[in-house]
Amino acid sequence: MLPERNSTKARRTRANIIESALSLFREQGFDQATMREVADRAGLAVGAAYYHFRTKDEILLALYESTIDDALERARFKSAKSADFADRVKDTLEFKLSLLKPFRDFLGPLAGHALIPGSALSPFSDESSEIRAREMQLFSSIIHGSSLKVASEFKQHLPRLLWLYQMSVIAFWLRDTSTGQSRTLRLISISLSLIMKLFAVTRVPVLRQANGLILSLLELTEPDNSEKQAACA
Amino acid sequence: MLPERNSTKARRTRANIIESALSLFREQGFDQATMREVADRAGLAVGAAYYHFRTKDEILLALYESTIDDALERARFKSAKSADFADRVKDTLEFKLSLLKPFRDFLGPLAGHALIPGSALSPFSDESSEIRAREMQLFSSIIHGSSLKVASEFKQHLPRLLWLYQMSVIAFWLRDTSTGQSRTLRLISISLSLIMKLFAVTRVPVLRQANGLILSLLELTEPDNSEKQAACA
DNA sequence: CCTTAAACTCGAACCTGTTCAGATATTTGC
DNA sequence: GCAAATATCTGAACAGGTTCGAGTTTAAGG
Repeated sequence: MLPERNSTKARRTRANIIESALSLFREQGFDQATMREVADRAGLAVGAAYYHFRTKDEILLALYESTIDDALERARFKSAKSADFADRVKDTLEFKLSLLKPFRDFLGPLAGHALIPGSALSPFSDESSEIRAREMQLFSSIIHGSSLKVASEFKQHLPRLLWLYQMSVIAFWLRDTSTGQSRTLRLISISLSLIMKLFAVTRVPVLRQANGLILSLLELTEPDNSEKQAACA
Repeated sequence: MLPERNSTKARRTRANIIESALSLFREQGFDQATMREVADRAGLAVGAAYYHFRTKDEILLALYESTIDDALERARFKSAKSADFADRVKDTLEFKLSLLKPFRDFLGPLAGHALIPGSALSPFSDESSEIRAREMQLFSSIIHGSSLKVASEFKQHLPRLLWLYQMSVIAFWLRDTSTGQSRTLRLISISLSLIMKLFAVTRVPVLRQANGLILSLLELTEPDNSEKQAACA
């Protein structure tokens, strides 16, 4: 891990670099902008940038984090308007997308890391666990504040599921070339209707036989229990 | 686009490069192996390698393609053993994963391109449409040779859906750290059971009301109808 | 054969992310 | 205020993917 970097100066320099990076990324895209340019615009040498950020990607991650950070609070407020689960999720997702919109053009390269197993930038990685936890927390509050009815055994998995759903929506949105990404908005509203129907179905007695399957699928995809066997040895 | 490169010599050189790359990637991993080494081992200068392949990643793609190519035929044969749809899909997926296994460690970088919108290496891109079409064709033959019963309006979407399912399985497999990726095998069998149940449900009269939703979701995610509006103008 | 254009190959040079051995600034202990 | 310790910064050097102008080989036509 990097040293503290918590002094006022370090924080200011970091902010300075992030700001320069943001404007450059906006102007030229993530790939085109070079670290030398970022450092130049911040009035620093490359080495200084690498003193505060391990990699170029990490600057992008910090950028994302600083944007999403206060956004989470606003999203929580925004979603509280209705008690209907689907409405709340819809509001939240649309709000998040509107926040991400300015970055859409250079978020693509970042998304590429999602599937690369070792990447620190993957939303599944340890490095981004903090921000992931914060996002899931938002979904938790959305669930608990709503009037959602779903088979009780699924409750504990819902935040992660919702987060996964959000990631899929974002992945679709990044590749959505329709004007204003209107297609994504339709995707959200249709898929949410379906999800609600699915939730309803899990409570129908005749169909509950499938719940066991769903549950084992959920447990199978849980990230942290891969060492359970190792611990027994 | 690159020129023809279809002469005997070009084909031989390409094969030569691919072979060198494969052995090097196996020995050192994709990232560690340098283009200079690949070229050296093939008895060429770097420039020659770049005459035949636009990028390092493209060599990996060619590698993947040459592996998957004859595999598709064998997979078709393999899946024909049973008439049960789920069994056929399961056999095919497991067979494909067994083929990909030797590449698993260095397939990550390739997967990374999947989500990057403009990437030529994305499995969604125009450039890889040929291999995608061939894979979907396999799924078509799996469907048509089986005793699958599903609401008729979904039939036309099944190959693409199955292909998407395959991609998800592979994405999971790439990040699956359980010994022998046993977890992925369980994922396949559980998710297939669920999918079969879902198929059954689409034919239950009371629940058919959801079919319209599903159908519009399927059409929304179709890749080629993004220009329909533009064509009207 | 010889000519010539196209296909192919070469390898030095380029570009850009990253590192590192030292400056320079800032803080801390006294 | 001062010296040691620590934090911050510098810019040259490195590494590896990629480009490119200049050769060399091959194929076709005469």
